[in-house]
Amino acid sequence: MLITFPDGSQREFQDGLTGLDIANEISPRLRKATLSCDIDGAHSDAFRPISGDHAVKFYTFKDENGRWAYRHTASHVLAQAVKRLYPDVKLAIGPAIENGFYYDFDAPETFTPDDLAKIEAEMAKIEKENLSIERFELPREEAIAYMDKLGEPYKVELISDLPKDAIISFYRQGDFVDLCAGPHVKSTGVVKNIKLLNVAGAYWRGSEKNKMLQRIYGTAFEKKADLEEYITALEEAKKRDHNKLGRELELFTTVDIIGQGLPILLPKGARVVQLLQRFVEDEEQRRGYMLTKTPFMAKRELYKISGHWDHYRDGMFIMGDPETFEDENAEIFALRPMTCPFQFMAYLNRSRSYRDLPMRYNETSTLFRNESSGEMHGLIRLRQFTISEGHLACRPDQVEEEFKGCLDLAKFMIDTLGFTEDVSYRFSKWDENDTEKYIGDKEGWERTQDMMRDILNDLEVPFDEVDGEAAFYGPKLDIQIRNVYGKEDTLITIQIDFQLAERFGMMYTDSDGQKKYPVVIHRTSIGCYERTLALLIEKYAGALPTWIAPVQVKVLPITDRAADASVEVAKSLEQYGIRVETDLRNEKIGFKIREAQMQKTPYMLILGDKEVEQNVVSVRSRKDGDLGVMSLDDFRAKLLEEIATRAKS
RNA sequence: GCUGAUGUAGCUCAGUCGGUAGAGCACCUCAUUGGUAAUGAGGAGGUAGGCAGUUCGAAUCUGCUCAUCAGCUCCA
Repeated sequence: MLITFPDGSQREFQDGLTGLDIANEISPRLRKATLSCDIDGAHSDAFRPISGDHAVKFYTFKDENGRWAYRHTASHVLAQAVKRLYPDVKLAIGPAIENGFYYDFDAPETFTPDDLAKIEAEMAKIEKENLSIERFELPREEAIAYMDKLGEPYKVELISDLPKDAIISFYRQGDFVDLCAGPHVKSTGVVKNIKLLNVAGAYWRGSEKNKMLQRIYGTAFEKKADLEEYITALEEAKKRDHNKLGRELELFTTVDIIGQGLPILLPKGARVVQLLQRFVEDEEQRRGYMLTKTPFMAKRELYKISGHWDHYRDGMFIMGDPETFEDENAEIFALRPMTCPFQFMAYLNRSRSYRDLPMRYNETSTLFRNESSGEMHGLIRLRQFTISEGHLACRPDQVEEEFKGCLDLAKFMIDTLGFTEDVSYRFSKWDENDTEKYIGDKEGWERTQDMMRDILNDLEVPFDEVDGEAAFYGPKLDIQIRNVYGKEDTLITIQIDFQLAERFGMMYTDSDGQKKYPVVIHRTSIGCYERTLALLIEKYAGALPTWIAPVQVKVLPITDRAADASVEVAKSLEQYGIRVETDLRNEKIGFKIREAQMQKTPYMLILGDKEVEQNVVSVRSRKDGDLGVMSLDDFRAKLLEEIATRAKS
């Protein structure tokens, strides 16, 4: 058979050799490293015989596919160990995921950390047994009967739901067989350095209507050092966790009696948010936005027009007696979950001409959303939060240009905050199989989604398309950001809305004298301030860039003799808008430096007799330590330069 | 909302078998006026998240509830 390799080279091999055999003929080292392979572009087992001419590509642990096969096999080893120790447990699914794998089990008892240790020990045994992994296929009916005999109802359900012509494959390793599409590595001995991490609940097939199963998460690496490095990195991430650091640095706190998802921004945290808001509002003003201040609540009737009453009611805080919510005559108020309908009222203030468009409204807008109790998290998911909201009304011919402007603003913010490396773009579409969740018809949705896709392609945005993530009124471009744990959240969103203008009767008179509905773009520029603060804390491990640091300079006199001079230095810097604190306490200089350092204060000015006499300041940076003495003017110039350029460290 | 874990001083955490609460840091007082990450001594501080229950007796056992964390579901 003729095998073609990725570099285009071709070589003749004896028919029936496995991928591993071929790798071996190239080099024994390649065979050793090979975990799986591609055959004509399909990810496959490297241990299966090949016949006929094919294009083959080998995957090692360096490749995503190789890691996937390795960790997927680890998940089978996990399932095998669990079945050996707890035969009554039913198996659900167990894929590889980014950085690891999991397996879902329906177990009568909950797994404890002790159980995890036992399971890990059993997995180590299975690894030592080095069981060969074999693949086999069964026709549908036999496959169902087989899994039924093994007492695996979840597997039976999975097979039953497969398309009629699907190939139903199984993988066997010793006494264990699992329904699985593969691919896997050749034997259980290949998979080393496995660590089980935690156990959590997960719904069968991801639906809250189904039974909750127990999911065991784990990870596995080819090299022990890499596993250790990964675990160390997890521990390091914990130290940067905004929920811990943000509290330690007194940026925010929470109080039981106020409630979930309602943090207190302490003076330092509030200062950072204030700085961000000023920065955003100024930048938006520069870009032609008009600031509004609209109410935090409105009558039910407003939300009926917008569709929130019908499509978002569970997410709203509605005031008064729920018994009266359907009473037409009752006056019902609800806190706003979004700003759109309020800013639309600004547009409706008078009649608009095509010459007025585009109109760009922005607002630093506090929103209220009644999130389910289990959703709240630190500063990331809240019940009350403030976003850099904005709505643009534009003519159809302006949509692309305005969308581009929104994206440019978003990118400017991301770059300025230093998040450029951490973002990805998600084109969030509706779910055409679940139209109940949305307003509007299929034709309108597809037209708008096509428009948005064209714009994204035009702007060369590298996006992923995802179904079912749209807003109820239109598709979105979500700018996703990864936190220290690699978890993604939406930071910024830009949405094209082809429906709400019509619902609210927003019009403009076009050049031909016709009344027309503008296209509305909903967008944020840095999204939610609380969330942004959280991400900043994690990104910079609490050492916020000087331009947004709550305290930029701490003046530290060595003795009381330098106290007056220190106060003078602080006053002088304050006159330039620099945020300064003075530490006049009767403490040793080492102690004051330690505290300022732990507070991540960018600069410390140390004043003793020497400095006072020579009229200089001794500068210490949190990053580089002692910078020596300089004149106050020189220090100030250097600092102001750093602030003006919004330097990222 | 669901599954699981956790909740002891402002913070980080001890606390045996159910027998009546402890340390370090922080805070306050006094002494010390010092040179780039912790000066020393003393003092004060707790209705054990909250509410019930079991018990002669509950931080410890049980139930409910509130909050926090991990994950699921949902979302900015």
